[in-house]
Amino acid sequence: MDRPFTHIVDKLRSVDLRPTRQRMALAKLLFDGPHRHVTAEMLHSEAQDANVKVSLATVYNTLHQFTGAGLLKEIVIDAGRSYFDTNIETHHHFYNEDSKVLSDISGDQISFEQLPTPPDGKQISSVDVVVRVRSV
Amino acid sequence: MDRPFTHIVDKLRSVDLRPTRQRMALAKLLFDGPHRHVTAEMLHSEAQDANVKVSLATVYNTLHQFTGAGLLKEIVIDAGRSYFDTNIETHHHFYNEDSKVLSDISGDQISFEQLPTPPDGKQISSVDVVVRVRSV
DNA sequence: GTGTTTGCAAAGTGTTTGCAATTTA
DNA sequence: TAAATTGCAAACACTTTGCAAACAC
Repeated sequence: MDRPFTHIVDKLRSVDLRPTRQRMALAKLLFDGPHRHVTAEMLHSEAQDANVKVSLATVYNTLHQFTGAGLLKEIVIDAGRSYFDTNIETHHHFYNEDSKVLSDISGDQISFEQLPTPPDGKQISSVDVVVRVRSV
Repeated sequence: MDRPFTHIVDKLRSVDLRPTRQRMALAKLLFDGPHRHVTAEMLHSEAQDANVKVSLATVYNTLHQFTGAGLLKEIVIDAGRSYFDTNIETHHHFYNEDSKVLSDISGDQISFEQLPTPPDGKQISSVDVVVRVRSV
């Protein structure tokens, strides 16, 4: 057998979150494997499927804690539903308006010829690009 | 005295919406004057202030009808709240994360050096850019 | 008159909160 | 055992819906 999930424990400790059973399980679902886009509902039902007992409220709390800690990035695509992205590198998104599926556009696939100067006393915190696509 | 609001009547008729009292009043609030960003609640309380009797449900219906007709563009900035923009030209947005205020970036202030090819069988329906800013 | 639109109130969706019980360090 | 975390259920904010009454043409 493997040792326990040392890398996940470390990840949580590095952002000062206690490695509780729930956070460990959610972190494993989120970070063990390829990057993904999840909603709270999606992650909650995945946890259920994996026989992890965790409440929806805790999933919400955890997603926000992870986001605050910089482990996730929240992306706004759809009014009325929050997505969280495990890919925190600079990148953008395709949003399929027909299927509601979100996919990544790597950061270097979009480049700006120019960007506007932010209003006085402000700095740019992020530049979010959503390319909405639909069937031809 | 002016003639009645012929231009608004025409605008509504041109998109096959009957110029009812409520739609006329909301259209006047939205389109008589500079471009603006509104939520349903904002528009509803403006209507109240202007002594226009209109229900919130009708404001929602109307905003969606106007959007469907191409008179408004819905912009997604904030999960859990829908904004509608009277400016339907290609343009982008600054979103002030501190004050929650939205402002326009004209279309030509952002240009893409390249844009990704959409997945097979798909076409780009829009490219939405949100530049989030916060105090330095 | 006939089909459209409106307003209300109720229901729906996704999210947050208060707080007692549990768990972690 | 002290502080952090969890789960539940209730509350919340925003939006949509069903349907009878009112309105536009």
